[in-house]
Amino acid sequence: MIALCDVNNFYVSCERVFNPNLWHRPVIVLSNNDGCAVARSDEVKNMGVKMGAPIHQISDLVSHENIAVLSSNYALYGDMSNRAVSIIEQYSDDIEVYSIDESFINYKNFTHLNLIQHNQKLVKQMRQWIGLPVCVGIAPSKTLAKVANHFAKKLKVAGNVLMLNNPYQQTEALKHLEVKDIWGIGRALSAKLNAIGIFNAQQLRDSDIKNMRRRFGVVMERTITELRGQSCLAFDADPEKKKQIICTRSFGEKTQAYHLLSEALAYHVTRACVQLREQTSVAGCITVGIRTNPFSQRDKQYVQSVTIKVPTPTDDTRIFLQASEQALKKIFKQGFQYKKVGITLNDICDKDCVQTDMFVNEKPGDYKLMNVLDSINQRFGKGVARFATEGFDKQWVMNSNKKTPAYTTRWDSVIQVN
DNA sequence: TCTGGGGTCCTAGGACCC
DNA sequence: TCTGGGGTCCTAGGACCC
Repeated sequence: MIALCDVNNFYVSCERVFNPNLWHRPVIVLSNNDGCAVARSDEVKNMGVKMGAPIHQISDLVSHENIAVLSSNYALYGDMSNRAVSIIEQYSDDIEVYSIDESFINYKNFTHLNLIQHNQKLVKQMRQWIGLPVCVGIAPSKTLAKVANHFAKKLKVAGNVLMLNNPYQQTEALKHLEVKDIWGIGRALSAKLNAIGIFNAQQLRDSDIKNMRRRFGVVMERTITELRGQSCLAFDADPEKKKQIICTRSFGEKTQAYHLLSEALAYHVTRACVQLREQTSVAGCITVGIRTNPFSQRDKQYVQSVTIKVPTPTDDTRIFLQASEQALKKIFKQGFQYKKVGITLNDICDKDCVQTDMFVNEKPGDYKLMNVLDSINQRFGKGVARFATEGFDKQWVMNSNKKTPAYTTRWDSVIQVN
């Protein structure tokens, strides 16, 4: 059996741990730049606020219902996530951390255990130790575990644990699950499925699998197989290194100034290269993209990106800074109100299997210097030693006006009890 | 006025090889 | 009239996830 352990309304729940005033109040956590609602408490969901709703479109509701609105605080969520994982690890040594708030737990050889009780204990411990409410769904495949988790939450089952281990229960659950709520079936596919008369998960499970594969491809075939209780998605306890690294941010305010784009760009390149070195990889090319605000009716629109290959794959920030500056010069045009700049590192491979250039006698980068830079910043704090091209006043920085303190990761933000 | 930021996988089609 | 059969690699775009 496979379990899926998922924190309810994760960002909101993290905020509630540290602020009892939010316990009985509807809460929204915003996306970066304070734009959209990306986490909602149950109360807010019940008011009909959709995932990703632009906050300015619901400002009346916010004040009328006294909804608490917070900026996202990733330092806090990341740390709480690590704590949650370390608790889950006590319950099986085979877990796959699937996202910031979800982990799959492999109970392959746990036949001697009562899995429901085992996971109820997990739920309790999670609440007691770190204050997070979680639900667990258990089933023979990942996709069914997702279904079980869905109903554990929706039906508010006792102990927050639901197991779907016999065909009758599975059929009952699938019958009541819309096709769009199946893991792996998004907007486009559910529209197509509806068009051919498939509306719920039971209908999908019982459809002609060969025919479905022909029409929709192998992903659909796998989903159906999983719905039938045959596990065919790999359990990945040790995730691969990233194949691309993306760093992008919207600006707090739009700008026409080249030097602000350039500074923000340098900042993103620096962050990406740190990530690259953390996983001991090198990258072969960088894509730089800029854009105006696509939602603006009045501004002239401009979107452009360009990719630059470096001579030899590297993890040296300086090489990518040069390349990105070169790229920005190519695509920058005067007279537009820019809203966003970002980069992607691609052609990533392991550092010790770099294919060097036969004709360019050039070292792929000064690893020592970068290592020193990283260790200084690790010891004394992010950005203590940095490239001057990042600028000094960060005028482009995103809005984050309602952020709570980093309660668990900064000494001066630890809550005091007087 | 105000609308996020990451990621992965699959497929079709083009270009090429023998 | 009639023009093979087998491959690989790459890329862009689409679909999905959180």
